[in-house]
Amino acid sequence: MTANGDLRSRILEQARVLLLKEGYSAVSMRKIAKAVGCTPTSIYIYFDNKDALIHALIEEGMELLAGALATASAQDQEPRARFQRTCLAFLEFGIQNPEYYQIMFLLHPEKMERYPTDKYRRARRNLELFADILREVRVGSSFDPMLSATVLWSLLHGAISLHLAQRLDVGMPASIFIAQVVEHAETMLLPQSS
Amino acid sequence: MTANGDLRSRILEQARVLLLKEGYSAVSMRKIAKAVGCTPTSIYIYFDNKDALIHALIEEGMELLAGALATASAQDQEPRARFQRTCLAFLEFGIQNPEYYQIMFLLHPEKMERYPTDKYRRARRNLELFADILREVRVGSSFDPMLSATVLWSLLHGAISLHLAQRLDVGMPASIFIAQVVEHAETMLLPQSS
DNA sequence: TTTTTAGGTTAACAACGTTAACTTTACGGT
DNA sequence: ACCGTAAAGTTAACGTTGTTAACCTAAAAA
Repeated sequence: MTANGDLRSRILEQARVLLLKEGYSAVSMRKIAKAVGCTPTSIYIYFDNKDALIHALIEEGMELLAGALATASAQDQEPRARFQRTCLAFLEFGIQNPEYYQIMFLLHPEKMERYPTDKYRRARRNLELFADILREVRVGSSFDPMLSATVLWSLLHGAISLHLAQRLDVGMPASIFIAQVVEHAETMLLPQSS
Repeated sequence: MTANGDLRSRILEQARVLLLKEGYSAVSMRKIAKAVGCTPTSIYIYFDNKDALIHALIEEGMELLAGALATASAQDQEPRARFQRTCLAFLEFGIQNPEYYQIMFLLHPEKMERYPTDKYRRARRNLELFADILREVRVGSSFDPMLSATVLWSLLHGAISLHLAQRLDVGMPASIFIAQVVEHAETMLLPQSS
């Protein structure tokens, strides 16, 4: 009855609020419905099931990440600095948006319906951004940029995962760790200099 | 009534069977009880809760992983070959034991009670193994072996995660990918040569 | 004015982790 | 031999969860 926007967007909004305030495990159809002021059944008018709703939130997160990476990679002209900044942007996105990162990359296909192929393209574009940056830095080299970008993605994703799962040594400050990750990424993928 | 072993070990056994045959989401107290032939309540005689039961399975997995890493790192005397083989062993453990890997490293502390500190030591010992291998290879270098080992762990863990979550390009064969991961790990951490 | 349809609700189903209360079995002390 | 106690297991229930069938209601179309 609260005519504030159509129900669909209000559902999405409260789902996001719930996710960010109380974490993914608190995002239940019933809690969303209660927050919105409708019944759980109503949600199924606008979303096929819970996975479809989460996929909508994942898209929000992908948008956020794409924005962060775009501004980071546009800031510098110098390729090496651009590489560093873009890696850092990815790491910081994960660390500062743990709930988004969780549903985007940490939820398993066993529990989660496969991310739809058409939306999969956006995730792939982030990978291509990294590949482009690598191409700039290693002109003329005979190497597979997409393959190297995937390895880089593995490193960044692994670092974020371990940090978010609190599996890292408690004695190791996060700032030092992520700095070290970027440094190793450089020696792994960039031509040696100075 | 089936006097085959005490109930506790039979519970653990069926939990493992269920995990490996149908995946983590199929591991429920009720299904375990049905497979064992007792009531769900009986499980609580031997395990505080579901998390405690899963932690027992995690220990099994840690044992398996430690064994795989130990035999891999013992096989070669040449440091560089040892490094390669140990990295590969970790990657292959994750790929060939996805269910164990999931409960060991992919389950989140939000849903999962924190892995007890005393058992945490075993996980740390694996990290120390990698640190030792790095020390052998970079004698005299002034670098932090544990920090570098953690970065290496991030790379390997990220690669396994993305593979298990089926987030990698379908056109990229797993064997090529993991070979590339090991190669990048080398250039990242080992002194340059031939 | 009647009929269709979109939007929403009520009530229920099956599955989940967990707990209180009860029973049954076996053993130790007197 | 008897009593008491404690261990091992069960029955029944509570409060969750995602999801669905059946119903209602109001507005638009015929």
